[in-house]
Amino acid sequence: MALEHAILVSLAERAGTGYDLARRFDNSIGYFWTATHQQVYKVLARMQADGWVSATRVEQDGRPDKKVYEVTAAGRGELARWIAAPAAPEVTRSDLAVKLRGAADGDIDAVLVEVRRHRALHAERLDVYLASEKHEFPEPARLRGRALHQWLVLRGGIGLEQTAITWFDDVISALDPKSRKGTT
Amino acid sequence: MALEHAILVSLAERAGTGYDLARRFDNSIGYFWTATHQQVYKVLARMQADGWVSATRVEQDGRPDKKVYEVTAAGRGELARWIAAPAAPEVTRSDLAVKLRGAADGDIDAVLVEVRRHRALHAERLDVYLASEKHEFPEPARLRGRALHQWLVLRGGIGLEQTAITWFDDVISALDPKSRKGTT
DNA sequence: CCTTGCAGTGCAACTTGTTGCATAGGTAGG
DNA sequence: CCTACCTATGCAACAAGTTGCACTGCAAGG
Repeated sequence: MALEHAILVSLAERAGTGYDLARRFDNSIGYFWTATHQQVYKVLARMQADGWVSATRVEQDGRPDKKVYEVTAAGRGELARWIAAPAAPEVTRSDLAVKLRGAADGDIDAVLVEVRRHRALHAERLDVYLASEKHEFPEPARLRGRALHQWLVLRGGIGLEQTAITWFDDVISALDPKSRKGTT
Repeated sequence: MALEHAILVSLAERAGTGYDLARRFDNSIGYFWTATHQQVYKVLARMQADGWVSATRVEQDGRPDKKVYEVTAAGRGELARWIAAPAAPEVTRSDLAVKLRGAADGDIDAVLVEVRRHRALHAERLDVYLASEKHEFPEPARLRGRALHQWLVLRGGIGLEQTAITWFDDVISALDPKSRKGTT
């Protein structure tokens, strides 16, 4: 499992509250790992019990109290252990692929609508990634350390989105009779 | 959820037992959806209760009895409904990306070992896909119907593996001092 | 003034998926 | 002969993730 470790990585980059973490899982680190706030709070409690993180209660005026978490020495040890431990490659689960294959003797138009919708969603996400790259890493050649690692991960996400979009376009031009007319 | 629907797709292509399905999830359909046999049996039981599939008990000599499942009309209806229903894009969860980002101020060599290992695994899988393409779809231009859909899905898998391998190589050449010497 | 949204933490119930175990006869190899 | 693997089905316990709900108080917009 890795939500624990994703949290360790995020907290190691910067200490924060459960709320902060939940928001980070909607952005940066959320590009390649997702979690809801409920999940984050649950896991944080377990991690604190295991001694991987420690919490400091901070009072605020006009806002509810918050608990700022930071990684302990034990947490850093666990993170290093986990990084070095061999992990099984992640399993691919694409419902769109299942749909595509299942539509072979069904409603092809319906599946094309879905494919187009996903194409748009992925194009949007690609734009976000590219904008983020331009903004945060304007000079990739000079990157070192943490920024280099973050940029490499972002590059991976960009590659994945581009591949997905290319595939969607292939599927559309192979299945849409309108597209086929042009090519045949 | 989609294991149910992946099973419907697989059974619609050909009727089979829980055991058969479990093996298919190690191959063909397993390239983009995975399931263990326990999971398959559990879900099949529920699907039968819901009337999506029907089972016929078949006695065999020298082998245990088996239950051959096939998709009912209700199952086909459900499949069509699900294919047309909009679904959220799948969430990307890459522990390797988490590890890479987490290794920024840790043991970079350890993470490189992991990256190389995954590169080898993905290269292996790509070979399997390419061999499967050569064997099952020697003339892609002529494909139609079910075979065309299967080929499109396989092309998607090939694209993903190639992208992954390219990314691994980028990461290695960015982080491995040996590779860097050559480029700098 | 009233509603909506943000900041902040959390519980409870449920669904999915994983891991380990059980059973049972046949077949192939050392 | 014994071990190991294949066919075939399934239960039980657990881990992980999702969905829905609850409570507080401030700020901003209509």
